[in-house]
Amino acid sequence: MRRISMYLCTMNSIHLAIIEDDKIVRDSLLAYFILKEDIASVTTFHSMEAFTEDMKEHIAHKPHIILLDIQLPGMTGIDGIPIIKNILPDSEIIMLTTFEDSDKIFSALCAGACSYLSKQSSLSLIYECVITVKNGGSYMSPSIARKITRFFSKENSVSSPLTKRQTDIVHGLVDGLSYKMVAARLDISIDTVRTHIMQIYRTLNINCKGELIRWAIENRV
Amino acid sequence: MRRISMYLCTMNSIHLAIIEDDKIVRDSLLAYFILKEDIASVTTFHSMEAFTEDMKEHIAHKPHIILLDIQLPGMTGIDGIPIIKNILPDSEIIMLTTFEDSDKIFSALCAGACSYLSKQSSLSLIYECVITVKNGGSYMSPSIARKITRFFSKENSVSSPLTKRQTDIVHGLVDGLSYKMVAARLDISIDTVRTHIMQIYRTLNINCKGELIRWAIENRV
DNA sequence: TTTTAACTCACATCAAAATGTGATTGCGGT
DNA sequence: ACCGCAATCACATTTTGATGTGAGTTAAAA
Repeated sequence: MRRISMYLCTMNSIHLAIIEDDKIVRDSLLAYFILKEDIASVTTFHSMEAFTEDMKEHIAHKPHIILLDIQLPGMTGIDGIPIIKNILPDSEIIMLTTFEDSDKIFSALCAGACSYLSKQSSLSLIYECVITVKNGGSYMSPSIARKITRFFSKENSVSSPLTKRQTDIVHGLVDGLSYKMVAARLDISIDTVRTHIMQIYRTLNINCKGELIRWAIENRV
Repeated sequence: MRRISMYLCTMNSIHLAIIEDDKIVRDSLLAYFILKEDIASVTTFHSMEAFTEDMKEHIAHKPHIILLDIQLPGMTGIDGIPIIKNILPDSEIIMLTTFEDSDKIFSALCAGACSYLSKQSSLSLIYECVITVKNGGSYMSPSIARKITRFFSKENSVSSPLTKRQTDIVHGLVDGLSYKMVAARLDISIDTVRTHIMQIYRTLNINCKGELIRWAIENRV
């Protein structure tokens, strides 16, 4: 662990922590950030373990923002997020990593990271991101942001294999209705509802209402 | 509708469309973008209707990127997204609006917008966004991006009101198991499963398995 | 120590869902 | 004209789910 502080804390002084195993990257980030006026201190760690140990000792010294790598010796950065959030609930976590798999991105965001930067990013862009986060915002590298918007987009959701009427019935079930209520809503016989549902089960290869509701929600039908 | 073209198309020449009802904003965007070298043409519209009408006539002239306002006379920008995507499946849509409600953001992204900019953004930032999108990326204003990451974060999901065992049972049901199968998985009596489920229903104020599964999925329990 | 909450199990009853078999109607395409 | 598919309805059976009532155990909290 290495801590360098500029003791001329201004209004917006930021205490920064960097958890990164690559010494070259770590040192270049340190050298860059320590010269910035609104960065009050920079503390670097080579692993999650080193970070948590230091936090136990110097709990008073709370970083505002943490730059976190994913690939680390020992615990991964993603597994480290809940631990950081636990000991520092008010700190913001910026992922800084070479990984751009959707899996890792969503895992990190779900765990509580607020930004996700490619390691390709320039130092000045990383700095911009830190400032953005300090101001309550969030920044994603363009390619990362694209994966996130694609997640929301319906384009990647395959077209439903169900017919119009089958979809009507599924909507009823998702709304918590019984067969009888679905029949009433669609103004058809309960036996018709049964027939449709049997056909739906065959089409989707499932065998109970629960799985159907799950399928419908997860596929946004 | 007003179309201005620079007929010195370079490799990365971008055809831009702007759908924006405020004439001042529209014209300032037009004036700004038309001077940019890599913007081959800029076409402006005051409404979705004007846009679709023009597309019917000049279907050959396909914009690559569309800057889209939400508040428009007639059809809203959000309702317009699927229409644009329908006639121009390969165009990218950048929302440019004053609205920062989570609802509108997620509606737009779900409908297929790839970026979402605050109207507060500077012209140069909007330009940066256009270039980013042209390069296959995506950009969000910091405050927008923050709302999106907050959506993923578990922090805003309230702590489960269910006990450990109740959660085990819910997981079983979400996995599509029957009471009997849940009992087998947890190695308890089916009557115990029943008792737990009744208690869960009381706690969550629901009254059937379907609603429980939906609750579990939507609350990521 | 008493009490509370979580977890466990049993018995009983009625409603709902799953599964099967069979049939009619109407529309769009060969 | 014929075929297939979507949609409709009926009847029957078995399994599963929903609801109630009652009660024992354990571990932690008051």
